[in-house]
Amino acid sequence: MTDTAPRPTLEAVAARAGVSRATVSRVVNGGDGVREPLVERVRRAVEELGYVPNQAARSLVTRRHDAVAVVIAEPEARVFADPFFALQLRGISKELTAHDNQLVLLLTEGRDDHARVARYLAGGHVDGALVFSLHLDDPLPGLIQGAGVPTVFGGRPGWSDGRAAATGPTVYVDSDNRGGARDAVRHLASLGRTRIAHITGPLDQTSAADRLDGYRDVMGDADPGLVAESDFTPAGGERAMRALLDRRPGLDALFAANDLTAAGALRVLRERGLRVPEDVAVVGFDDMLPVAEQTDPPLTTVRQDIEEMGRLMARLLLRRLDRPGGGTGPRATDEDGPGGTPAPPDGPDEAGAGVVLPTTLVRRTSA
Amino acid sequence: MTDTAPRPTLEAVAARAGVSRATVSRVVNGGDGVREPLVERVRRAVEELGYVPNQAARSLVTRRHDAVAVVIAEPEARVFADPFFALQLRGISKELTAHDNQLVLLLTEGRDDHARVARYLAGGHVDGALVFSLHLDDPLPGLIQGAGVPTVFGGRPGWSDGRAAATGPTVYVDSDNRGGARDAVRHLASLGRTRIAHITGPLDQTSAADRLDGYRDVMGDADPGLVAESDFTPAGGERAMRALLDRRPGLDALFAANDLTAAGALRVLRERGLRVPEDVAVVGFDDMLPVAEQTDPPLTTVRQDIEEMGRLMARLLLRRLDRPGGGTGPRATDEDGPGGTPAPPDGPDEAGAGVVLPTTLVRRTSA
DNA sequence: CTGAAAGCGCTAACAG
DNA sequence: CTGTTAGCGCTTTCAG
Repeated sequence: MTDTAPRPTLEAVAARAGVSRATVSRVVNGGDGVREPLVERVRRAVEELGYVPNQAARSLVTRRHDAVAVVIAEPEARVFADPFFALQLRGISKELTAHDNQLVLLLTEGRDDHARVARYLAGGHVDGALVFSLHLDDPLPGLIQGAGVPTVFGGRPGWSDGRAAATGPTVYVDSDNRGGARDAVRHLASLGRTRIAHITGPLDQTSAADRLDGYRDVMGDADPGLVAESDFTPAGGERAMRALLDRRPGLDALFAANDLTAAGALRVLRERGLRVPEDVAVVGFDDMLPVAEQTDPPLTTVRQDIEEMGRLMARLLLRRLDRPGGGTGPRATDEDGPGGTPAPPDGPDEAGAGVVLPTTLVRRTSA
Repeated sequence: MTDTAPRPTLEAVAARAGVSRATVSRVVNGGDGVREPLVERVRRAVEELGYVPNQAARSLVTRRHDAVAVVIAEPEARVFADPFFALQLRGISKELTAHDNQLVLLLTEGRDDHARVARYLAGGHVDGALVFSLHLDDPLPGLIQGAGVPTVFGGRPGWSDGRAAATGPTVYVDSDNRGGARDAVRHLASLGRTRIAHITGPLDQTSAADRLDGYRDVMGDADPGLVAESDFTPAGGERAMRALLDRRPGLDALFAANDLTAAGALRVLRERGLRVPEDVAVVGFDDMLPVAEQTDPPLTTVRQDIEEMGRLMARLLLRRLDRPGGGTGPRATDEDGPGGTPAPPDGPDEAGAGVVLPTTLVRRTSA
């Protein structure tokens, strides 16, 4: 039961190699400007002693942590119903790993956690943050933005960029939800469908709102009765589909805000004896493989590369961290209330530095 | 664009409160043994300055990090096809948060990453690790066990406990896969079914192997033709179901190793014109809501409380960290090869300190 | 009960 | 190119 394995220090390595601590430090950090023979000696000593640098000591002086926080704020359990975040995380993790950065995961449950997260971020434990801001009314993004930590958002945040002047531009990565939705609806139209319905996601999320906008871009002011609001879940999809069918029995196509919703809708369609795609053509959004490929019939859908979004978020953040002055400025000088006008998103404003990834329509058999 | 927000230090707080750094430190760390008036003064100073302790400096001296790593090793993308890890993570996160610990997520892709993870863990960046060891032949758990970091495994690791003497007992948390499988099969039998088939998961995972064992516990040496190996995916479930049906057209029940597999099997059953549960009764495993509730018909299945498993893992680890000597001992003195005999699981051996959570049968309409 | 002093292990000027 | 010298911000004996 021997305990306290005393890890070797720089000092020990220096002694063993017969050089100074500074030299060892240089070698350990890339070895620039150290003559070859010495580098070799030090390397060997490091090897023999099994030396591993103490990150805490290093951070104390460099003020870098080589770690970034990933904040996922989702009160409902919905997050876990689809692999969305998992894929995103995977992309983030890959990119971070490639740059020797660590991923600190902050999951929040409701408001109580907000203060905790804000404190953590403000505490300078990490060099930056990647945050998923799902809801329009979520105060968390604001808090974070005020914490003075370089941040990249996942998904277009739902606020206007009024505070940009104070905290720097809001940078985010998003899919082209609006464009993808347009493609989906146009595809349906190209099939000769005219009474194209839409089941939305929760409209307090920009992704859902943007998809609805895309639908409208193509449909103009078609019958509003063809639109039903829902919540991205299969059960919600069923409900909405039923409502739609009761209201507009003659509809001949459906654009569902995501694949899960489409799956629910498909069940209702079958249950009502409607054939897909003959009677009603259906297209989804996401191309979540386990869902889209397994529905009956397989789903035509708009694919977004979720993993790539994650990777890109990380890349953007890392780039910012490398550049000096990449911070979001100093902490708020004072407690300034929510002064900015949280205007609704009305059009593609490029105020913040947003990167929008393209989507592609994947044709299967449902449309 | 002012940068470098100079965060206040202990020193600053001390000055402001008119006390010494030591006193401030005491207050910040609980305030024991400091007289009330002083505590109050210090608290106020902390508040006014917005002081947040520098974790790096603290770790440097305490050698604690209040952070634990969660290692998820899954080469395939399968991990992300179901919400399993997400739920587990959620449970872990909750428990960790409740004890002011941070969660560092380490995702690995293939062997190349193993060294990186081992190095990270050995580097003393975290106080402990929670690792998910899915495959029998995965070398990672061994590496980790050798890194000298207190560890708790998720799922029963697939090795015998030969190395226990050197590194301490292997502690893990698992569901009662075997018992749950027994319940499932017994339920089917109680329905009067006699030709009960089983579609397994990948048998190099202990969870799948244990479920098969449970099936056998009840079925004795029934017709081996009633067992088909698969891989936990819907597509695999379809394939296996077809094979089973071709081989044993008379089967009247199915126990699928997980819900996803059951969903695939259900589709094949319908496609062959077999009614569920009239012709073939089906029970799954997991009770993954988005799956089990959405199948047609809704799935009778064995529920395991995944989130609770995560919470428990974290709790176990934290408890171990609190006790002195809770480590796994010093790093391996030398490179000792994989000497232990990785014996197959043949019975509930309590060699390692394993905690096995109960499962419950959830009746819906498929059986 | 409180303050003074001594580092924790490392990097970053600055000399040589 | 290499070594010396100062700390980074905090906790922790040890006196008082």
